[in-house]
Amino acid sequence: MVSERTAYDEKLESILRTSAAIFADKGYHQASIRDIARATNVSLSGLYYYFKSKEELLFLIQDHAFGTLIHEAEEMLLGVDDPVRKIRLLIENHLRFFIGNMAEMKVLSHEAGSLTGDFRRRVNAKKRRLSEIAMGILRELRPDGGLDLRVATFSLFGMMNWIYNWYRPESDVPVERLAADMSRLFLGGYLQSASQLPDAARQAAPGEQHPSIWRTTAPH
Amino acid sequence: MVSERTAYDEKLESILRTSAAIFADKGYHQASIRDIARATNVSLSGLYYYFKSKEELLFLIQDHAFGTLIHEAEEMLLGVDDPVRKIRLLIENHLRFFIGNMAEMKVLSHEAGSLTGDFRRRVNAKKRRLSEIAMGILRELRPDGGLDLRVATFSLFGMMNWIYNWYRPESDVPVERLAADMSRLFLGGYLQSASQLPDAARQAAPGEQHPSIWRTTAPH
Amino acid sequence: MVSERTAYDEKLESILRTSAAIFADKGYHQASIRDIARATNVSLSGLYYYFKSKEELLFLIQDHAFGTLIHEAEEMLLGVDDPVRKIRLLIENHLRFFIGNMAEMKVLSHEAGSLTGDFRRRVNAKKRRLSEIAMGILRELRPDGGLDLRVATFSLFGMMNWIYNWYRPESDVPVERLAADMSRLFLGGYLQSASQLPDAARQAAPGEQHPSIWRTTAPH
Amino acid sequence: MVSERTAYDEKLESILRTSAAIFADKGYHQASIRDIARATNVSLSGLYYYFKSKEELLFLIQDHAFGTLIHEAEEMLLGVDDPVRKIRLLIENHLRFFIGNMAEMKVLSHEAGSLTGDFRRRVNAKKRRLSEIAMGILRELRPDGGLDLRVATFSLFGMMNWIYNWYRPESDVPVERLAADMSRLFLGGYLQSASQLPDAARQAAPGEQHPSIWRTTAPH
DNA sequence: TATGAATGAGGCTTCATTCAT
DNA sequence: CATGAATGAAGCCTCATTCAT
Repeated sequence: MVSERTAYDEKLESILRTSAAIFADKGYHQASIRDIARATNVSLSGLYYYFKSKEELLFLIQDHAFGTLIHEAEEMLLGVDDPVRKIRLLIENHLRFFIGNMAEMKVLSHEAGSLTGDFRRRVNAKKRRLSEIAMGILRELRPDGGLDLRVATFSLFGMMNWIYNWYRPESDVPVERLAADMSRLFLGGYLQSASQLPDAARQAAPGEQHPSIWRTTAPH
Repeated sequence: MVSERTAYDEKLESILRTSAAIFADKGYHQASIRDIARATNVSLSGLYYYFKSKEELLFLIQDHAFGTLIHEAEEMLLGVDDPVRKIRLLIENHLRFFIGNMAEMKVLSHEAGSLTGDFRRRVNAKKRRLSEIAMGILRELRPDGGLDLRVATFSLFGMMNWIYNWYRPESDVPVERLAADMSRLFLGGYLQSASQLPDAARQAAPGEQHPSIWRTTAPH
Repeated sequence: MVSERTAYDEKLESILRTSAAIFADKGYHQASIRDIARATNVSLSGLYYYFKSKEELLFLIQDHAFGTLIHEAEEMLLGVDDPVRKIRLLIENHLRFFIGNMAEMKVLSHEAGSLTGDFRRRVNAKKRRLSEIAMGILRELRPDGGLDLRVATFSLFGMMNWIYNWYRPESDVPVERLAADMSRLFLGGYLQSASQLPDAARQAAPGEQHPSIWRTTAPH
Repeated sequence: MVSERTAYDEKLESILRTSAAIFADKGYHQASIRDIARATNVSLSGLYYYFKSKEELLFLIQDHAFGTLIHEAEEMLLGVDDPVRKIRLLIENHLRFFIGNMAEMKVLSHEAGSLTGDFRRRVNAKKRRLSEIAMGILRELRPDGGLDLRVATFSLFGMMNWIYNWYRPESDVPVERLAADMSRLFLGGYLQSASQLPDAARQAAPGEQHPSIWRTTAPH
């Protein structure tokens, strides 16, 4: 039996989509419910039929988007064994989703801290699930653990999540190429044993050369 | 003769530092000038002796921090020839600065879009300068251009700038290690020729498997 | 079919009326929106449902009042031919309106310069229309042009518009008499040929007697 | 013995002059003490050496200007007997002063209501003195009292004081002509016996033609 | 005399949200 | 389902004024 998509559902989703675009554009806190009313052609008070508060609206967007993202990831990984292929698929999935839903992606990446209380907890749970999937694959890839696992995982997510800051679909490479490049970038480094690196890259940069200057201004 | 650091300068910088911490904590738009007044022990109106508007305050923080970051980077690269060593130093500089100034870093990374007009232009100019430095080095590293240069550059910055989302100094690896790991990660992939990659990583992921589902709304 | 007067319209007009009284009393800039909220029994924010800014409120008052004034004037002059009678009617119309709407009148006369930008332009356009009506009549009255037309026109308006500075309905002459007196005053002078004036009035006052003392600062 | 003009006096007067220009331009309440500090090149706090409050500054300007105006008027009328000539001189004096000191004039005419308490009382006293001089002359001119004396007097002042709203020295007639025209205008009407007026000007305008429309909006 | 630094009071406006209809 | 009208809270900023130096 198939779940019905009622008129209510459709309107809610249309509101979520429009709101995501607005939140992406102006930022969650800058965007006013009035902005959303205007863009959706729903009256100010009419919106509250679909969500109980602005924060819930943000939650719905994030939860919905994250849910989709994870769902797709899990489905895609089903039955794949080769960890290299797995991480490759995860990256492609992530980027494809992000670029196909740039507004939602930006809201996801940028408005993480705008949720509080239970809303935040629930989104964080999903986030953790996703990073655990990734970490699991990375562990499979190098059981010996050449690099710190958290560093590797979040470097990967950093690379990917950051794209909302620079990627422009009209002028940058297409998603396939983006995914291929990032995969090569990440896997090349991650799979490599330390001995394969050129000398200068292996040797530690001299931290002692950095004196007190590292505080923005004089430290005391 | 050295330029004097007046009491005014010192107080302004102390205000900038405190404000950066608050903006980092609550976000620029959530933070109220009252919050800053409270934290700095200056009266609400007294603050306006040091900046003309909340936005100028944000600008001063970003401009100051970016200025320092770039200045250090340029000084550090002076006289270095080996491009591998150069990029290594750039990474270490960046991360060391970010971790030494986590509040400023977060404001830099997260509040890029909160500036408008001329303020935004001026900070963007600095940002561009930094990425051009990086791009220049990456070009030196691989004149043949294995990867798209923008993808490579911003992947690197994404890795680094994202850390404010996950890095905790108490429990994560120290900066030196962080810098070493990220350098390896990036250089390993970036310097590698395509032929060195394992099979599964080289082969394109099957984009055709991703149907229309990529819109946020669909999956039920 | 007549355009409906909705509850919204009525409330807006009541707000305009009350606000005009407050602006007349304390001056536009001295009056606070809080004053208006108090006097109208509408909450501070509730007022903004009826106008977008304090300046728009002032504009609405002026525009509404000026519109009425001009409308009445034009209607009243319809079908009147004798220019003497015309100017007589214009004066009576003006004074009657002003005294019947002392608050609006004062706001009109006194807060001309408090409007800026487009608001100002639009009110000025109406103002110009009114003075052109007057000028037209004055030209008819003396095609030979005994007096400078601008001087005559604005002297007349000066006489009339100034009344908010001194006229008190309880103790001064009633409007009819006021209009009659001002009409006589103005027409007597305006229609008279120079030769009818007493000698001393015709002869120029000796300007040479006024030396440099005319700067404010000088005198003893 | 002559009263010395100390450096203090000179600076005060320069401040008054500059302030008058600013008050004339932006209005008393819009102008900030900071504006005045900027324009006078005196520090904000430095100004308070010359006046105790912004209101006192306004008072000083008005009192000084009115004092000069009346002083000149009285001196000029000394020894003049013919009332026609007297009023002629008064008008010329008034207009010449106003046009020679447009800023002060505007402050005088426009900011009458911005003074409170004793400041206001003292300026009002001067104002009354001036209108009594004028009324006295008008009484001499027509002992029979053809027109209401207050109406005549304040019509005259209205004509004259209103000029700050329209007179532009570059394009309008010169002061001498202005004074001549206004004198003719006023005296022509004021001296004339009712019987000399054209029929239509004498006959009352039909007040009954003005129905309820005279309230800006429906009255209740 | 003169000023740099500071402040309390108050101004306009916007916001998320509610409620009667 | 939907909305017009309304509101309390809060936000940013400016102002006249002061005071130690």
